[in-house]
Amino acid sequence: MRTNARRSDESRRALIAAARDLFGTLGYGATSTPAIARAAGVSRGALYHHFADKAALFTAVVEAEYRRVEGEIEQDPETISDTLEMLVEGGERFIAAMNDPASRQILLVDGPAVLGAGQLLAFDRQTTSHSLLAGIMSAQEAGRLPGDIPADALASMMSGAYDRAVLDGFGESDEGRLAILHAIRSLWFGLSRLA
Amino acid sequence: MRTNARRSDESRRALIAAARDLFGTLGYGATSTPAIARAAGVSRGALYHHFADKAALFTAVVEAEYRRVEGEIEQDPETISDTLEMLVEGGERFIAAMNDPASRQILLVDGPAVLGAGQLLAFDRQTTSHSLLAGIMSAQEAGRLPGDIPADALASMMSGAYDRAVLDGFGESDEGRLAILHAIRSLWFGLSRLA
DNA sequence: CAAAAAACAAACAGACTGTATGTTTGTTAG
DNA sequence: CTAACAAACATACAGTCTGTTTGTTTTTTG
Repeated sequence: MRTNARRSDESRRALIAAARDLFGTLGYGATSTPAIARAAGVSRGALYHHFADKAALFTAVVEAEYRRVEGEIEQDPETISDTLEMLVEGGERFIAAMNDPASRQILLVDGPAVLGAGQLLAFDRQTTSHSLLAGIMSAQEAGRLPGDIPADALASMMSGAYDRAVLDGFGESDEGRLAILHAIRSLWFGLSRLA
Repeated sequence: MRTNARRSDESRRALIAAARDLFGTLGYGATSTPAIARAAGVSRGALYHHFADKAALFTAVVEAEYRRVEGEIEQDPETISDTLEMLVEGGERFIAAMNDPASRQILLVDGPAVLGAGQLLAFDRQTTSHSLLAGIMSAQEAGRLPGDIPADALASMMSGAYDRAVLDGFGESDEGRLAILHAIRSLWFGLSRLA
């Protein structure tokens, strides 16, 4: 017995999974909707029944990927009390969560190009960037970061810094991760010296 | 009398100029080669005579744009002696040079997606990122930045931070620029406190 | 169980990319 | 100066892709 809702859900999942795989390895431009439908085991008609266009399917993939990264970062709630250490820890976890070429391709490379900066920013504000901004404001309240630095500007810059670090491949090797962690600690603790 | 070299050069320039305009406003994906050829006043045959494919033309545009930005940053050689102030000044100039939607679209949005991260990194290493890395190493030599921070990792992160700042629109308004400048100064001077 | 709706499949139209072929314009060797 | 050549361009074409339209099957509902 195949209920309609179930049938629909299965197709959507199969499409998103297949699309994530292809988008992640080939990139958005080099991935065709026939290839996605084939990989998902459905027809192109089904794809366009569930998603308005190729970009809408990509948006769904990005959304799922954002949730995955967020979940991986917020695993087993940290017991750290120091707001500054929480920022460092958050950065470290972000680097770890992005240790996947497909993730990087989808969220950091094609994401900004396919969705506008605005669209992507909306997701970002709900997930990773939101945590970062909240963390900065907490640290400012606690007097661990200078209160006169505009929190949104700092959050934007640090988020971009993390993105570039993983894009440049520093998250792939042990020494790379060590280097990045060192830089992250230095940036946050340096700022705290100005508080 | 139209020499061959001149004819060729004119067509290339017209194509690159038209492409820069269209790529910058519509984005890479939404810009077609017929539209570029039309805007340049040549045929599509000429386009494919001068460039291997659409991506190659885009590469030429990126290259020219990188040179433009670099030139704007390195205008009237600064007379600053302090290595740390030079880093701050460099960041400020980068933000100013990127105050152009077309530049942002080409270099920061479509660039990474169309050219691989590797290809774009090559240009970057020759221009903006190179200055940044050199500046960091100079500051480390002068004892103004902690010598134990991996310079390449820090350069990567700060470059990404600048990119994100302009992408998030902080360079467009006066208050935004002020916020970014404040954050830039804080980051660099914070680091210097650890030296 | 019949009618309606949802989920899907197939066929189609328009557009784009890259290539192959043809033509014009400039260059060079004799 | 001109015949042979090469470079620069223009046109025509083949294949593919995207999004839409039309048709079919499966589920739901009155």
